[in-house]
Amino acid sequence: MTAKGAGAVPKGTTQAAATGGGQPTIISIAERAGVSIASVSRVLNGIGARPATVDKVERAAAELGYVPNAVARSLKDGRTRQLTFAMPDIGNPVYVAMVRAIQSVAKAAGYRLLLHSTDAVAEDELAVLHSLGDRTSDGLILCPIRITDAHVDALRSASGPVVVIGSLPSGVPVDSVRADSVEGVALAVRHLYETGRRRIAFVNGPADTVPGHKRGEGFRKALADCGLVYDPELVVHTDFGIESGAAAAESLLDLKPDAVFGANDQLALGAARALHARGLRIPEDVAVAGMDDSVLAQAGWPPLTSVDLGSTERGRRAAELLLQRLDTPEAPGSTSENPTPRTTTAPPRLVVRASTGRAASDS
Amino acid sequence: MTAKGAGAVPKGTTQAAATGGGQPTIISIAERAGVSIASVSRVLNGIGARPATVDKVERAAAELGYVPNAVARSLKDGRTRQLTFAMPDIGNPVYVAMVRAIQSVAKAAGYRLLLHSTDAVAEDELAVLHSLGDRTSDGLILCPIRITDAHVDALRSASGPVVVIGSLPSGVPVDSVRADSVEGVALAVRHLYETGRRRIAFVNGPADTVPGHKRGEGFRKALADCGLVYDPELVVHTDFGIESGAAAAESLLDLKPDAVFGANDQLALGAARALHARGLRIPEDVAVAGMDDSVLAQAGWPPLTSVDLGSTERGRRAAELLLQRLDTPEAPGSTSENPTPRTTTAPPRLVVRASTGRAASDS
DNA sequence: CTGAAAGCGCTAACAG
DNA sequence: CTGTTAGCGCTTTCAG
Repeated sequence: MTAKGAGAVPKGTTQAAATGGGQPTIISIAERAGVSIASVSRVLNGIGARPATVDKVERAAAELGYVPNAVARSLKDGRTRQLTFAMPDIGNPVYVAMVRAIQSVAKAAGYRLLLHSTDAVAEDELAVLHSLGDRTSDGLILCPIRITDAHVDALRSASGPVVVIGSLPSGVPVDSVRADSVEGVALAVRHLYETGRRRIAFVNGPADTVPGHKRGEGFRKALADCGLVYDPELVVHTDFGIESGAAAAESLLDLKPDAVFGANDQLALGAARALHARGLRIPEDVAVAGMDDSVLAQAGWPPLTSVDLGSTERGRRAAELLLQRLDTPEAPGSTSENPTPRTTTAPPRLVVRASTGRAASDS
Repeated sequence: MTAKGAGAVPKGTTQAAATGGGQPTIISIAERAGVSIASVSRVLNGIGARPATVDKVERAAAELGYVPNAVARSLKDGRTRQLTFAMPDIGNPVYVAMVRAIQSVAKAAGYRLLLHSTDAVAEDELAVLHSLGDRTSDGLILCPIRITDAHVDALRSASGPVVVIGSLPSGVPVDSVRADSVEGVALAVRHLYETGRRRIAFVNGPADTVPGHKRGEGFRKALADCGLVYDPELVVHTDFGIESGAAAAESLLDLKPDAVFGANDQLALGAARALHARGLRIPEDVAVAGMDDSVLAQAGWPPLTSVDLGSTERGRRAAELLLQRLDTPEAPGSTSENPTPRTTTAPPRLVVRASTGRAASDS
């Protein structure tokens, strides 16, 4: 209220804006340096000015402890230099890996990272997508676990650049980075087969999620490739989580599998716990393998063989794709439509550890 | 460029701003609805208006798919509804727990969360502190692992509300939430003592970090309280991390401890690995306990006894403290100085699991 | 080289 | 109830 019309006050009073309660602005600096705000802006942005002016401005800015107001700048040039990453659960090491990778790329490019934990709630994901329109961030990396029609619609009409980590139905004009679950599963199954396992149980995640579905499909295929028969009894669907894995494995053990494969490390670890509890030895009696190769894989004993589906890599690529979109002003085509979507697939990698050594009967 | 002076154009052309390439604004809506931007603003903010007007505006807004520009709003009312959380390493489960808690509180209060991984680099922490001045977020939760004089200075002159998770030297006018490491360590040591352990080895983190120091101090004190002598040989400092823990424990095993206590779960897990590798049984031969009670504690075998230092609780409280500061316009005292800092301490909690069962010789 | 002035999108007086 | 207008802080023509 006091600082009214301060912009026009040429008196070097260092008072109005400087004391006006808030942060110093270019106005405070202009007053203090006795120049116009335009000059201040120029100096601060390294645009030509007379040495004397530069000096006065820089001195004033330093004395005042000036920090440019990012919000004002954003309003002016329409970009916030913020990226949003929305994933189901920050408690899952897989997403943590993505966050790390994304944060790292973003930081290097001068972007901040806004985090959203959606708890895999579709509504939340849609809300995030919708809120892209509020211009709070320049782009979004979305990692949905289920993809509904509503997602596709929202993706179609997104009001800003989006990159999806996950498998999108074809035809959706959005960049995406996917994992090769099928090949990943095959890697593990083949490895188990080659180390002498023939009765491989599979503890899978929820069947109605994209990853759950793909992994199940991959498992079937992989068994066939190895010439093993698919026994539905040896496959269980459950929630991701150690407890769930333990419970599920518990029920499978009566079927005397010689290997348990978990659709992620938590599940595998749960299975390992069930085995330990029954006094079964890993890997002598039963081999155990997981997926994701998260920190958890090395936490247990024996260390867990696991398939790295490239979370870090996917995060990195997603961030890079997004940044590319941001740097490319606009497709020459229609109004921000027709982005000619790009898709990459991160290759899986098998990390063999002690949990899948040879079977006792095999040695 | 085309949309120049659009604000003054009263013609209901629905053209200028609506087609101007970008997102719809209140101007587009005003044009389409044939009312003034002020009316649009009022309707959109639920302030009184004639039903007919309300209707026209809402219809126009819906048709245009209008989403308010958060940046513009921020510039206007000086708040972004964003919070920043800066911690050393998002890869550490402890910080993940904090992120979760903070995100949850923030979300409930309508705030977004901005994440910064500082890699425990002091410069980065200071930069974050300094960047508070750019008004990108309304407040900061900082979790430094070391606290230098520079930190204290920066904290003193912070240009916005800050809450520190960690132990601050007294006299720094900043809210903080701390863990009670000393009592936490005591909980574990006492438990080990009570279950028959007498030669307790301690794998600690870096001595020059606040947590490392406090835990070391706590360990000494706890031993004394149990009437055990402090044997410097049984204490090792190393980096946090499973590998480090394994290596460190390795070197301690020759000293025949009957328990190994890790300053965090990773360290304890590393120790467990070393024990397994030597064929020692947990807990029959050697008990193992860790700290933080992270997800890792339940990942291994046997499940790890661990002291929960309340990461989640600390995150929650920090967020709440920060939000309180934000809701409280200003201390009646001087210009945002003298915030009469508040400090809370989260109580530690011992979680007993199988890794610290009774010793074989004791049964 | 420098100053005046026009906005970026929105809210909040202040007049009608 | 509604329209006009003045900014929030900054960048950027456009004239000097």
